[in-house]
Formats: sequence, C-alpha cells, structure tokens
Amino acid sequence: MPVSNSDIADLFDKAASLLEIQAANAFRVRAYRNASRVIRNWPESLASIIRRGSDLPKMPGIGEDLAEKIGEAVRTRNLALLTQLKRETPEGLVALLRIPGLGPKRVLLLQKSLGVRSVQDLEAALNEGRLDEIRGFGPKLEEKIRAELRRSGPGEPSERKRLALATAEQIAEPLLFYIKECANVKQATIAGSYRRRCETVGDLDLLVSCDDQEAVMKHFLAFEDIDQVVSKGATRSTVIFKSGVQVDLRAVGEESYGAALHYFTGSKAHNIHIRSMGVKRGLKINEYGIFRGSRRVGGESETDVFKSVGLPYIEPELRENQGEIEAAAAGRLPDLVRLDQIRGDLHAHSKATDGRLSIEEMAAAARKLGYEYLSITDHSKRLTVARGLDTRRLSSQLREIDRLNEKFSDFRILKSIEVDILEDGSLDLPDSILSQLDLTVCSVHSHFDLSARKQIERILRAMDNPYFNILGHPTGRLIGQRPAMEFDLEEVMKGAKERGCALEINAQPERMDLSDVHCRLAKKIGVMVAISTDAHSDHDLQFMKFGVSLARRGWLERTQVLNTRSCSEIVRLVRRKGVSAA
DNA sequence: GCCGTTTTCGGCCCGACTGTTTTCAGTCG
Repeated sequence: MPVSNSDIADLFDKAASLLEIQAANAFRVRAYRNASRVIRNWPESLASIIRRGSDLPKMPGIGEDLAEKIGEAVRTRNLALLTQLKRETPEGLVALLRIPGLGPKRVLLLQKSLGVRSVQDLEAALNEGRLDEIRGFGPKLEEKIRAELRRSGPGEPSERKRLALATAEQIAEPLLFYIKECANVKQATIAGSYRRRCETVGDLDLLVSCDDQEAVMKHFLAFEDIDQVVSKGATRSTVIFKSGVQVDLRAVGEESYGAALHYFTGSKAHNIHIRSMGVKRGLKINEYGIFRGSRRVGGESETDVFKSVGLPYIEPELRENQGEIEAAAAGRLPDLVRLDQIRGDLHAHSKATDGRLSIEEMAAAARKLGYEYLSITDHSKRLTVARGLDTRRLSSQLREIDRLNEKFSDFRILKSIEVDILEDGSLDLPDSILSQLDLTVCSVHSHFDLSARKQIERILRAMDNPYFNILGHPTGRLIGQRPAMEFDLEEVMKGAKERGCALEINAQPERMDLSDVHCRLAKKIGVMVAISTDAHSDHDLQFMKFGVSLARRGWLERTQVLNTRSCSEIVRLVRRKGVSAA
C-alpha cells in the first residue's frame, strides 16, 4: 500500500510538534503545520503522482523545501529531519502538548528544569512536588494538569473526542434556542467548524450580538447543561457541557457582528490569509471590525470583510484556505449545489428488508419534502441479516411499485435495488431482473479487507456490468467504527467515469461517504455523484442536508449531482450509462 | 519555511483570558 496523504501529513505534524518544543522559529513551525493540513486535504494521492513520475502540483504554502520532503516521505515513509528531531527531543514530550495549559514553552521548561521526557515523568514529578520549583508553575496550573491526567487515565492523553456533525446539531440547536430567549440577544449563530459543516466538530463556537454583554454572559452561564466553567470574561466565556462538549460564547456589539462572524467561522488558515491581505491594503481586520488606522471602515456584515480585501462573499463551507481565496479573486468560485436543488433521493429502504416503513409510507414522506421521486433500494439476497430480496421477492416489489405509481401524477417511485457486489466483482442478482429496474445502487457489504489491488479490480469488474449505475457508500467507512477500505479512489473514479457510472455521497451521519476531500477529487475527475440518505425511515430522509453540505465542502455544483436532475433525465442517463458530469 | 503591486530579505493575524506576577508570558482559538 503506497503512503497515503494522511500518513505524510502525520510525519509533518510530528515534525512541527517537535520543532515547537525545541522553540524553533514559530513561522517555521506554522509552515509544517500548514503543510500537514494541505497534504491531508489534498484530493489526489501525492504518492501516486510521484510514483507515476509527475511533478507535484503547486500547493499553497509548500515551497521547494517542503515539496522535496514530500518526495522523501513517499520514498522512505519517513523524514530525515524527523529522525534527527527525535534524537534531540524525546518523542514522549509531544503527548504533553495535549494537556490543557501546557504549550511548547512550558514543555521545554519541564524538560530543561526537571528532565521530564514523557507523561510518566511528568506524573512522577508532580507527585514528588517538584513542579513547585519551576517559575511560572503555580498550584492552579498543577491542579489543571492533575485533572487532565486523572481524566485520561493510564497512557497518553488523547485528543478530545470530536462529535459527528449530526450529533453536534442535537446539542447546538437547543443551545441556540436557549440563548435567543435572552431579551438582550439580537443575533446568534453557531460559528466555527459547525458553520463550515465539517464532518466532525471539536467544540461549539456560539456568537451573539447584543447591547448588554454582561446580561448575556449571565444568561449563558445559567444554562442547565453546563458542567464546568473553564473561563469567563466580559466578552468571552468557555464552558464544558455535561456531555463533555466544549462551548465558547463570544458576545459583540451589533456593529461588529459580521467581522466577528467571519472571524469565528474560520478556518484559522482562511482567517490568517484574509487578514494578511488586509495588512497589505493597510487595513487591520479583527473580530471587532475593519480598521484603517483607528478609523472603522466596516464590520457589520461578513460581506464587508471580503469586500475590504477585494473579494466576493465566500460560502462558509469553502473557508479552509484550500484555494477558495484565489478562486474568489479570479472570479471562479463554484456555484455550490443547494438543498433546494435536490429533486429526489436515490437510496432508501423499505420494511421489505431492513427499513421500518412500507414503500407507500416512504413515498409519502418523500413527497412531503417536495421531492419528485424516490428510489426504493432494498438489499439483495446476499445480505441475509437484512432479509435481502431474491429475484422472486424483488419481482413482486416491482409490481407493487407499479400499482403505487398509478396513483401519482407528480411523483414517481423508482424501481431499484441496493445490490451487493460479491467478492469476485459479480452482482448478487442476475441481469434478467436488474434489467427491469430504473437504476441500481451497487455496494460492498463484505470482504472489506481485500488487498487494495483486488478491491479495485472487484469494483471495476462490477462496474463493467451494464446495469451498474451508482457505487453505494464507496469507501465503506463507518465514522469511529470502521476505517475506509484501503484503495486508491482515484482509479475507481476514473474507471467509473469511463464506464458511465456515478458514485454516491451517502449522507448517513455515521457514513458521510464519499468525504469532502473525495468530492473534490470527483469534481476534478468529472465523475457524477448522487447525494443519497440511505434512509431506513421517514426521519432519515432529513439526512439529505448533511450530504449536501458535504458536497458543498467538496466544491460540487448542481451539474455534478445526479439527483438535481429530473426523474426522466436520470432514467435516460443511467440507461445509456451516459452519466458524466457536465 | 514561505513568499513577493513593500519581490530574494524581512516580514509573517490578532485578541481574550488565566495564572503568576507586580507588569506580563503563555496558552488558546
């Protein structure tokens, strides 16, 4: 298996942490961190590019030196720099950076003054009262460190767990409702990665505008879900909810709301880029507004911020400093797909297999959402746990759908199936029945652990079938439970494009598969995607919004999304296997 | 380490809060 972008990114991240502890130039550290992020989110496999002898593309923040290091990482799975850094600085110190209150300066101090090399050393020093000797370490900080060590238990402290976007929404919405009950609050938004619609969210950044900040802070701190107040100030407070989620509240005046909203939506890298552009224009941009000298020149709206540096408005989902600023400057921002452009759902189950409702009930729920069509895609026979359909049961389902469709003039149930791709690349049902369907979703539900090569061959062979239309949940990942299958998606996407097949964005919160990074790759290759909910009940049809925001993060436009087309257009496209992005 | 309408050197976003100080460094976002 070639080195993945994320493997390379990990090497750069580790190097950044070690450099940081060595008190290296902060901007050099930033360069490595920035490179790590850019590499991790780069849509194409850098190893593949290098191995086929092509030059690396121009990547923002990656110059001659770091590009050379990417090459080295691909060839050797390591960096000589990293080996050297590990010789100079104990690797175990990196874990200390994850303890709240400990940053590079204090970690270096711990090493220099007490010879601390690891979390265990720190714990011992703490228990022996040796931290008191160091200037800058007082009782409060010691207690904070103790608390974190207790929380993380034996072993190294882990990253704080990130929430799936859908889970975050269940915490964010009631909070937003509560804060708006405060009479002083004028506008309120959950900003941060939540507003950028990242697939996982680390904490919630609640921004409000108001006249009386003190009153709003008081109201916020009285929220019943709060477990612990980490810090509280006049304009900013940080708390931990009983669920373990960290929530930051910032309160600003009405005149600053746009500047603050931009600032707190981030990402950090996007903000730094925008602010540097401001500096070049003699402007100071902060969360309170846009200033030329001491004169305020804007800040009420986010548009003010972009306008001040000569840019059009950039949608939150794009603000990752992944080329959106350059695209905006060149007038080439994508016209992102919107939820209201989605005309139907192409992946839904009924109680014939593992869904909860009848086909009729699912169709009613889809119509209520204003859809023009719904594909019923029950499982095929191989998936016995879900009582998958064989030819006979599927035939009878098709007759039922014909009967139901007679009732509609403005809606159509599409005849479909989520058919298993078997280990050898054949499909789980014969062509004789597949040919009677409007379209198919074809998915891998077994043998996730084939070698990368075999997995690709299996999927491409399946796509050779004339009735293969959409590859369901392409990587098979389940967030936090099962990793993505390890194969080069680029090859599968190219194969799909050649064969007139589409790939699914499965919007189930635990799947979110394809990911945003994959969507950008799909866009580049020009393969069509279908945004589907894989609904097992009427409620699940609501997951469409998560799929759409994911597609937006992947820069996708309406034309690249199959289910923004009319029903007849889709059926025509898939019959000819003429699915390709316009 | 990157980068350039301030262009090959010398900058690099900016502010809030805490804890330990006694005027501010460090951390965090």
